[in-house]
Amino acid sequence: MQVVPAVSFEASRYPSNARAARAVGGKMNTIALMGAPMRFSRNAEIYGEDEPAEYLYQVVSGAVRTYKVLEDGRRQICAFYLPGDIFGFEAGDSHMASAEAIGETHVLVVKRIAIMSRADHEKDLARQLWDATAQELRRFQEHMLLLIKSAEERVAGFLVEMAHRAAKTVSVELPMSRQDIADYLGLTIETVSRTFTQLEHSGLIALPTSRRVELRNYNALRQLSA
Amino acid sequence: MQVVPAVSFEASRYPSNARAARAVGGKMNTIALMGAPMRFSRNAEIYGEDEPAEYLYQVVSGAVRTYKVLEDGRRQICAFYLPGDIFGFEAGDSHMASAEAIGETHVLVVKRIAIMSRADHEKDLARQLWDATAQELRRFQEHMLLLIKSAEERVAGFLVEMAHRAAKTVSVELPMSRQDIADYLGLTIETVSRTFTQLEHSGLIALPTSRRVELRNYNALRQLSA
DNA sequence: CGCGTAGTTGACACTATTCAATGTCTGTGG
DNA sequence: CCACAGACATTGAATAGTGTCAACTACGCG
Repeated sequence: MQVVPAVSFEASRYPSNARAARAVGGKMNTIALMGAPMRFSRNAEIYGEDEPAEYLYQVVSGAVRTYKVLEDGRRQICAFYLPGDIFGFEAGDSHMASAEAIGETHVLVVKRIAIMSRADHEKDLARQLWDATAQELRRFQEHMLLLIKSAEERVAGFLVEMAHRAAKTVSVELPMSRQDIADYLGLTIETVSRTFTQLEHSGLIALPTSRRVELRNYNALRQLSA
Repeated sequence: MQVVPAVSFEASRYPSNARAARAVGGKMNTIALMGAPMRFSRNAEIYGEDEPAEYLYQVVSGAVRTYKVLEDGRRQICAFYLPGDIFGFEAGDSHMASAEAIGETHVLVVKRIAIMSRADHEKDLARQLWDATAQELRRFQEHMLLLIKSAEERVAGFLVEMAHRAAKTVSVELPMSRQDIADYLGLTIETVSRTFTQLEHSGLIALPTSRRVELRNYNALRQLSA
């Protein structure tokens, strides 16, 4: 990311940011309140791997993917971030992965150093940062568990995860492409596609469009993802 | 873990612990200095998944595995911890995985709550905890990248990782069984075994015993793990 | 010496990948 | 409104890589 937002973390005083914070899944939290709004268009890079982690982000709308590219060109998507999620917050001081907006995406941005120094004397904030890190670790671990399963289990697990995070159990709108899903699950795009249709034929899901998934049997999906 | 060590974190005053800390790879660090020594025998449980994370551990000698068991019985090893490594330090307040001693293992134990509260006013210590967490996140991410590769790449990557962590480039003594390696890499024991002999036949490694691996061509191994 | 555990090897089955073709959606310009 | 291009997604057939099951070997320990 090259452009630095003009609004500093003191922007918490402005009502516009408070509104934006409240817009994020209805959850109020300190990090959001301090953020400056920023916009990224489809496939725009938010930050690159190994860049110093200057900012911390919270998704307001849209979606973000973080990824690593291996020497042979394969891409592994490390995580998807949906509205309300905080990302770019590394325990170290440089980014472990690159981040891109999946579609048109609005985020709140805040200087990491400001948060960190404030956390030194604000116990709540420090707690929030640890929670975010714990969440990140749990997700990584869940993701690791996904990668050792069969294609069907991975896709089912992915759908359950997405439904859970969107707090839905009937239908989900996937913001990401099949290629993104494939790179997240460590499968090929063909296998992902085949597995979707397989799940559809067995009546567990319906696919009105390729991005919209109706969960016809949430419990069976959960069980399938083992 | 059922048994609580008699020695509390104030044990830092006792020279015996300071000696133990220094014994850990020659590195001095605050966490180690505060630890009470404790011993676990082969396959002994150190803590279980979802147990409250009361203690924090540092390996002095031996090795530890953390793992999760899926409903169908498959076991995924999340991490191996070698002498000097800190484990059991969860960002949340319960353990994300179970931990077992792989062989006869000596650790230093300290109450997590003591460390955490001390970290509130000791900046160095807080920094150390963040560093440990960052390390953990990096390892998880590396592990994730391993899991999307071919069997040969995974095993090569595993050997390079072990060599690196033991600070060796010629030969490594693996403390864990083939089954442990298989569960770490998301492969079967047979595939791991076959891959070892394959690497031996292609001259990249030698296997004087099944646990001792001589790296005959470290750079080729690195390259192979892509 | 014999037993049990850990590790290796072989034959075969099965799952996911590869390569190629076809189908679908969306936005643009006629 | 329709036709078209380009990106995205689905489907099929052949292949490669792991898993599975079973037999066999090597090692450590009573």
